[in-house]
Amino acid sequence: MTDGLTIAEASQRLGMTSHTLRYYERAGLLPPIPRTEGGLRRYRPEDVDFLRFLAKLRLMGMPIRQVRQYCELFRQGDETMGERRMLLEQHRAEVIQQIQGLQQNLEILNLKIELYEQGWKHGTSLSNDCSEKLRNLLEGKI
Amino acid sequence: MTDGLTIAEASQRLGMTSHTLRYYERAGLLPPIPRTEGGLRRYRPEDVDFLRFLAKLRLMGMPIRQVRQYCELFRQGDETMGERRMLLEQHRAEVIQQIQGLQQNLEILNLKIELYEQGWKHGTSLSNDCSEKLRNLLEGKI
DNA sequence: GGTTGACTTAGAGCGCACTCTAAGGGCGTA
DNA sequence: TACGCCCTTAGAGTGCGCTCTAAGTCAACC
Repeated sequence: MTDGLTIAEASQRLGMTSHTLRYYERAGLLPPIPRTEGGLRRYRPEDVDFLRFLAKLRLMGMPIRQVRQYCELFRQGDETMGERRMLLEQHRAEVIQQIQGLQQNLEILNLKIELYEQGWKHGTSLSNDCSEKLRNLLEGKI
Repeated sequence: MTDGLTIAEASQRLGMTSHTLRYYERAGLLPPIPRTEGGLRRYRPEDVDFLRFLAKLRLMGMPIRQVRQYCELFRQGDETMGERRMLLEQHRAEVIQQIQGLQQNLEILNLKIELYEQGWKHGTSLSNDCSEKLRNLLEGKI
């Protein structure tokens, strides 16, 4: 049978366990995967494509329930393309925010490390340039 | 008693619940917070500073167990400054990687959204510029 | 002194995303 | 035919990081 990959082959290509592949299907994150007469899954190229994109969504922090929503829209056909686009645009905005947050906090981490490089101690050389910047950033919000 | 903030005041300033503040202390993410005679926590400015930095570490995805390790080193005094610095540098490298990963996946998301804007359907216009780029990126790794 | 409300503790519960187990089926090779 | 391996399912278990509950204490105001 050359009409698709076994679950073991697919999981290897995708870098997930077969446990996870079954879990995703059961949880509705995938369209149902076709089976052999014996009931074994056979992953077609388009299933693998879908899973590859799904994996990226997960890596970008999209929660399972939103991936499921995306999959349900996908299965409803072409009329839902606008909705799917909106869902992705919304998530894109979140990813951009996440990156910005990380970059701001990275700046704080850089300053803290610089202070450690200067052999700085809490309460010492209060008028230090770094420690003042750090204090301002930390007090900035939350 | 003006020698520190109550847990309610501290939690408000820090944007965490008092449940979380107690949990962090119990889990060893904080040096022990001084108490009144009656046993109530009073957060000093340096405790709040520590918590502010801790919050940033958490936002940067540092797991609880590493924050605990940082806190333990902090409590051991100045001889551990080198180790603390190493711990932070290690985490900085992870954050930089995380940002890079997000930026790469964001590129994929951008292409996918662009395809939706073009009213693209799976299997249509295969020689489309975007869909080819997307395919290459998705097949790139994992 | 009584009431109110915030505080204390230990420990249970929750949501997420897997991850694994148990029990059984099917198939290919010796 | 027997062995071994990969597959199937439902469902239990895990690890993380909170989040909440129960039962009781403390402090301030009326």
